[in-house]
Amino acid sequence: MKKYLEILRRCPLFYGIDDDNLIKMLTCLGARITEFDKKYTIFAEGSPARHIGIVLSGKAQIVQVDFYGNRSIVSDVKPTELFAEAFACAECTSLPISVVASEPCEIMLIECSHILHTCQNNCGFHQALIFNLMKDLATKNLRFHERIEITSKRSTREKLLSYLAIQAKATGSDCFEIPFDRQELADYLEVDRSGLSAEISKMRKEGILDSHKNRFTLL
Amino acid sequence: MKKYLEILRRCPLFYGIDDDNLIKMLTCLGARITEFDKKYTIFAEGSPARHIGIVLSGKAQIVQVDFYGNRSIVSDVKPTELFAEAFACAECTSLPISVVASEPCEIMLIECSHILHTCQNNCGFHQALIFNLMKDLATKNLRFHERIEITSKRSTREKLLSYLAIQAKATGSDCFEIPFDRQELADYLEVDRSGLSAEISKMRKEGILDSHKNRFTLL
DNA sequence: GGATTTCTGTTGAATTTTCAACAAACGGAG
DNA sequence: CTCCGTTTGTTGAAAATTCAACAGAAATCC
Repeated sequence: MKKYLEILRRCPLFYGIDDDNLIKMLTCLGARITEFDKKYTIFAEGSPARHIGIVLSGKAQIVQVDFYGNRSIVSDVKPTELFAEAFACAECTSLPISVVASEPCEIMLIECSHILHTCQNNCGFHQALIFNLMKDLATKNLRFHERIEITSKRSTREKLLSYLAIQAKATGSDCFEIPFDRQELADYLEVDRSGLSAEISKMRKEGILDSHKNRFTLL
Repeated sequence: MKKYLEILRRCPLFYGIDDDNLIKMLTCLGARITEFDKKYTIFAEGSPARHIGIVLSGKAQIVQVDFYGNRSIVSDVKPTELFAEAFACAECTSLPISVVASEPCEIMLIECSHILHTCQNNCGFHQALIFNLMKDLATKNLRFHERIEITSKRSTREKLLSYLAIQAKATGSDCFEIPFDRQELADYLEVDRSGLSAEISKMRKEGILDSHKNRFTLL
């Protein structure tokens, strides 16, 4: 576990907890670590929602696939970040989404009931963890509002501009990389990929932005 | 306050708290009640996000209005339900949404810091409230996933059908009322109102559904 | 290094949505 | 009951998105 301390320290679930306690706690919680290759499914839609995931390395995506096979990407998850915590905390019977490794990654899994319900050891960490979970869930709600702001736009161009503006603001620079390739960006913005490509070209010609691969510059 | 006990008991923030403690707690938290006429703004976008709201009677809507004045309805809030809790808990500096009374309503406002930070009286309720807030935020996250499932659909018809299917499931019946008029439903589904009306007529003719005003029946 | 697979950009046709304008239906106020 | 403002349904034209198909670029795998 020590190998991952650097990451876990920055995980929102463990804010304010010092290293010694963190290690003890992980044992008490029965945390375990699993590796996944690129494109592998970490959690499948419909499976039970008992575990909270933490990305230790690599990247993952929260994905919804509808009846006809249309994919929509709900969010991407980076190291230190949690996933599936909302479903576990709300005691969902089954997951309405899938979690997929978009890069090879190492994932820590913790059974949520171990966090929410005090253990026999009567260790005092649960209150802190619940507070941290609450903060994390509140922050995730903000992300959803951002996404709604983006996807509520009616045109491909407006969606893209909203998304890029938010990325620029988050980065603190007009030049930044996005965590999606073209198809993924289209599935996040809920638009057609070829239409998105066309729109990007058009905007480049109009001098609104520049892009090479995943790197965008707002002009 | 006693007048509202019936409602407050069923408020997710106060689950598991008995009436006597609830009354004491409300005083300690400095809860206050305000009335709003239909169409009045309860919280304005950009204003500080210090308070959690609870609907005691009437109805409210969470609304985003973009630069061009296009409205999008994020959710509706009914009696016993909370609003703006995510922004307050995440300690947002300013609200990215507005909350508007869609009917005349009575609203209880609680300063969130009073919940999150233990008071001088050292009353033991904060842990319970934080746990309840955590549950509530997790449940709200589920709602967002539902909304994404709806709005990620590309056509008006599919969006409407997804929405109606979810309502039918929630009601437990194929005949139910929705909390929106046509314009509001369009602003929730992120589609054009006239196109939505046309689609509903078409689906009625095709025998897929029936509708009078806000009451829909799936066939 | 070469072959193969994946990703990206381009295009035109088909489909849908949006927009604007109007008329009918509805509901509330006086 | 009538008037008036609001909501809903209808329509056709304009605009945008989606879809399918393809070619070039880039990345991956032996």
